[in-house]
Amino acid sequence: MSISSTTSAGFRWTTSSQKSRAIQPRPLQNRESMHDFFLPVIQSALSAAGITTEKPIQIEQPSDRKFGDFSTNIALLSAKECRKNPRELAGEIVRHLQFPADTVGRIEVAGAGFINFYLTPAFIMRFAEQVLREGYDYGKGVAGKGQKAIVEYVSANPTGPLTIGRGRGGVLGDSLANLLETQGYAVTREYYFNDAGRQMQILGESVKLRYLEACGCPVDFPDTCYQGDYIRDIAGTIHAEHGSSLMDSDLLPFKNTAESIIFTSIRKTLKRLGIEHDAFFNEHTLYTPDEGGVTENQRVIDQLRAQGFIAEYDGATWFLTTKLGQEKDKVLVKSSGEPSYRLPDIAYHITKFERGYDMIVNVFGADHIDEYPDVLEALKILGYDTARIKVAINQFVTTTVDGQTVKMSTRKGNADLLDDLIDDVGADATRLFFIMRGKDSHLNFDVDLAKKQSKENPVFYLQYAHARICSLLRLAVQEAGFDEASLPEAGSLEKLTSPAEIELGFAILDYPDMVKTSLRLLEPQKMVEYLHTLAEFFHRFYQECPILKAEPDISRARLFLCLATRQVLRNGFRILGVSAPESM
RNA sequence: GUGCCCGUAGCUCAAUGGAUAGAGCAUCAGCCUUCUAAGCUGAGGGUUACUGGUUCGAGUCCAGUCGGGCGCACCA
Repeated sequence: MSISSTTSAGFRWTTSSQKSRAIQPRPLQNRESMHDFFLPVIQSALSAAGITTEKPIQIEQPSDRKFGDFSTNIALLSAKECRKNPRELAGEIVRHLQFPADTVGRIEVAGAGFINFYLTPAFIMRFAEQVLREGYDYGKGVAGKGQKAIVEYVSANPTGPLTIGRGRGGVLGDSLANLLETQGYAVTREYYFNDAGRQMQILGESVKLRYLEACGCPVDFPDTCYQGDYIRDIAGTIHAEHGSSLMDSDLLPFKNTAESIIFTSIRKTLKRLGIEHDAFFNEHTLYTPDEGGVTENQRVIDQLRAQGFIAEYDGATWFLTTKLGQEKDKVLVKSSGEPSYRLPDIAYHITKFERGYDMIVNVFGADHIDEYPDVLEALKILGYDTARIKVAINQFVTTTVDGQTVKMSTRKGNADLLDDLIDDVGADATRLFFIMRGKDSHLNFDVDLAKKQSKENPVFYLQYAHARICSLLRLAVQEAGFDEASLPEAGSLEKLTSPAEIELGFAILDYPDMVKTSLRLLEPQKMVEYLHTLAEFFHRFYQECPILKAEPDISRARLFLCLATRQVLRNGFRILGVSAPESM
């Protein structure tokens, strides 16, 4: 369970530990989180006090630190059960609490019966030392160790360049994948697409019409076709290469060329945001018969039929969701003989199970909200453990340009392109804007605001903290011969006791729990907020405490606190996919 | 009509059922001969859309009402 002492962290830091006056490994506790630090102690206190309760022991951080660094409401929760006054009960529990030495300094009963814990400064500062030992391993956990996870995101069919709206899911998915990796999961980032459907036919048509136009033929370009300029560009490319020789060709070469060009551009755009998928799953493989001549789609039908959930009527094949309490059955195979999108979707998810994923995360937009329950129902009927599937739905993005709210449509070609946005505000601001709001909130992307390279842009606040530390350390190295790779003497950070220092130390202590919470809620946004708090405490510390100008011992300790802060910022930035500039 | 999401400060948004509802931006007042002022300190700004309910405790959970978004195809 320990992430602090004998894990891989120890190996990673062996080199620097050896050449410096290494602090002795001084594990805090074998713990996964502060919750796990408090839990056993409180449990023992309860049993020592003869209190039995069904209620869960909750460890929370009070909104105001004057109510303690951590607190528990167990006395409030269990008072009724125990038929005792909550405060009295709390007092009994407190009398039996036994924490390890020099961890919890003060315990008090407050309010209606809260038990508040105050950590000792030394305990808090030991986390900063831990950060320095562990580096990028600080905040990692083992919940996913030995497990495989797949995160499916973006999954746009190659019908056009990525729009701003698509970016939200892309960044959300990518950050979730990063979060999963911190907890030890082996993560596959997958992109699911279909280059065979109706939309792709329309794409081929659109390109061909523009091509004919380029050849000088008058064409009537219907508004069912893709209106965007990129269609003309692609047609122009084809015309430049083939002249008018394809005028009598069918749609295929147009479709194929368009697909290839568009897919390349999509991947290029994603890469600018640091998003690179490990796997591209073509839906069409589910339509391809295996050696026995059976497709994955067919297998789904057969298996659902065996369970009594398939019927044919009106010329189509139906998934009998009415048997599950829904209002209507759902078409799986159209009367044309083609599967509807639901069928391959079910088959696709079966492959995720068959490929052995323990954790399956799907990221998609609110327009798919009605689809996934059917998929889950089907999987359940077929005996798959749908608890492994986590669905992260992000609400839509509207953009505000010149104060006007714009609704976007790829078909109409009026959508703002993700590429243009990245050109304007850079990859960091783009990523941060997408995840600085909860995924359930409708995101109002104010393009004008995002374009401003000013302090209004939240990314600068975070990055500035990092750049400031780097600048400071450059000076420390140059002028005081400070060794960035060295580690502090054990306990040397305990000299730092001012409020600003303790607050900063506490924020550092909080990081591992924040990572876990963020993943549990599938909300990278929590990390943005956390990092903002961390940066805020750092800026305050920087303002109040002279670092290079303090007396040597203190100066050195503060430099290590800076180093620890920088490391935590870096770890957090890495999850969010935001860069850590050395200077600004 | 119906399913899901949302409604919190002027604006954009936070707040695992907890204690006095918080940030940023904007507004106002201070802080740079001193480690990066893209920073810090302070002030003002709220009937958490509305009405009931659940309980020690509700912005949070439940019911209803109002308002906005997205779905509700033999499109994906």
